[in-house]
Amino acid sequence: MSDKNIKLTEAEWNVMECLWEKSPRIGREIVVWLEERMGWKRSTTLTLLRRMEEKGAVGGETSGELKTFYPLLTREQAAHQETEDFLDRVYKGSLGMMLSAFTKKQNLSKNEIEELRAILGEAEAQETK
Amino acid sequence: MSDKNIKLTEAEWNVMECLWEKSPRIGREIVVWLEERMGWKRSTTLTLLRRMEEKGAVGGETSGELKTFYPLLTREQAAHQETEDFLDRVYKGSLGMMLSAFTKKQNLSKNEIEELRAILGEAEAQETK
DNA sequence: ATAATGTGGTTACAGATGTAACCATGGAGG
DNA sequence: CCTCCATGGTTACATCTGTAACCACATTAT
Repeated sequence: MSDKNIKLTEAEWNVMECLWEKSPRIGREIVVWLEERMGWKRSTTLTLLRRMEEKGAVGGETSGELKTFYPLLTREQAAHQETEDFLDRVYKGSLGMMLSAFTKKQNLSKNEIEELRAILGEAEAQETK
Repeated sequence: MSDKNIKLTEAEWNVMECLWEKSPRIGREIVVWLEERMGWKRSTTLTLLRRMEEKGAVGGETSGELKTFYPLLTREQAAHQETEDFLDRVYKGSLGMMLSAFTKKQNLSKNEIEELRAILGEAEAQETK
């Protein structure tokens, strides 16, 4: 509910990714999921889950035998937090500086540029002020 | 010269920031600089410098008495690396997704949007293909 | 000559992170 | 009943990070 400044580590992002894809999920499901794409051992995943539960990033519900886990922050919340930190650290908080640097490195295709324009258009439409 | 995947930590970014602002710089200068804005103790800075030298992020030149330090990567290189990691982790590598999410959270001012448009314009002009 | 300084280096240590082995418990099969 | 397996939990440990005390050496002021 509240988006406390929960900071996810690299590894934790993967766990969240799994839970965002679908949740709640039972432990085993998560273990398998992460074993397949990350090659993690069972206990690795379980440990991560525990830590994240402590952190308040995921919640756990033990109904009967099994335990299900679910995310306590949305992808949007996590991304938002991460984006702020990133922009501050690398581009002094400036989105423009970021975009500028980015386009200078990888030149975007015409389509990509159009896509970005479209997004800006929407943003403009939604202007509050 | 080469942009090996050198990953800077939060703290290290500050050291680089100092060296990017001006370099080469003698140890003391860096110490003072970081003491002022970060409140770091002398040894903290010196340790960071040593680690970064090992990492290959900064170089050191001992001419006579004093030793000067200078960055071995440009701000652009570092930012580029960081940006890639960030986009991959948080937005599956999609700049569009990033921009979209961003604008949905903080609505940009008209000026900011214009600025971004301008940047896109430049990018377009510079199209290679 | 000797103590105080300034300069850079080395060691230390707590907390975070990635990764995993090992532990405990309740059922499923024999 | 007794063993084995699935399920989740706990402990462990090497690295990495942030932060700093402490060390050694040359130069300067007394």
